[in-house]
Amino acid sequence: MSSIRIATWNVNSIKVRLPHLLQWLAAHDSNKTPIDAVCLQELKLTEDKFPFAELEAAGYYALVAGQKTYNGVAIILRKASLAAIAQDAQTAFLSPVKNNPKFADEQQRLVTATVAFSGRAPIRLISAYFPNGQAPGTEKFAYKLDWLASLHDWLSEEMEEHSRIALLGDYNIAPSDEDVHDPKAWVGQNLVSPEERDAFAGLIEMGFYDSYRLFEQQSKSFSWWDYRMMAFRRNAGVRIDHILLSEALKNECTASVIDKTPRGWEQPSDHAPVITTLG
DNA sequence: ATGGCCCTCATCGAGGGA
Repeated sequence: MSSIRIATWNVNSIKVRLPHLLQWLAAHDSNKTPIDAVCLQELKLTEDKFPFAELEAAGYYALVAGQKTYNGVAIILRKASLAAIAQDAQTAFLSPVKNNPKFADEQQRLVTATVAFSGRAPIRLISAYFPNGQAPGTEKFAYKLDWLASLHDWLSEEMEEHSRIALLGDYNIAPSDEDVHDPKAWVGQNLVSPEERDAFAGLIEMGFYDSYRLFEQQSKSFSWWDYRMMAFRRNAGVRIDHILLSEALKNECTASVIDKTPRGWEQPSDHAPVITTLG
């Protein structure tokens, strides 16, 4: 059984970043480290404007929950990695779900499907764009906490149905101080507040594992850097993009890395992709 | 130094991001 790589990347506009996505996928392909699935966030367009044709031509299927201007998420699958039963864009994405059925929401922040990769038991993949929250005490922060609580409820049902489940996305939560470049300056702020970290801990308590922390990692490892203040050059970032795995998938996990390469390209997303390997 | 940058739009200033 060959290994597979599942990834998450907040592209900050798929329209602007499609060339980077294609370049990144092609680079991993030619490096013999193909990306078998990548969950995207912040598409910033409706489904009818999504570049399905360009991705299909490059060898990938897409499942999209789109929205104008804001949010929008997708799951991208490498056709060559799929089992024989997954012959087309329909059968590639089994039991698809858009958004959280338990949370009425205009904002498109979740898309889910079960995927049959070649020679491997099916995997339930969730692409998630957690609310930013703006700042503790604001209405948007209250929405974030409500959204998180409902996600927890829905996920506990999903976990009862699916033992092989992965939650990939931009969580907008830095789970601990080692995920923040300057923890003292960030105390109590958005992304690191106790309420947000409690919600993240709630996901861990329900049986998810932070795949990145299953392995020895360099200190000061981040996935987002502000466009301003030369933050990337100074490595003044935070780790807010995560791939959480259920126990069954954790037991297959052999690596997890943050790929900083595309963050250094011309006109980059402010997020770097995270890649987790299942052996 | 509480700003800076980037993306979007019944755009050219404002909201949102984190």
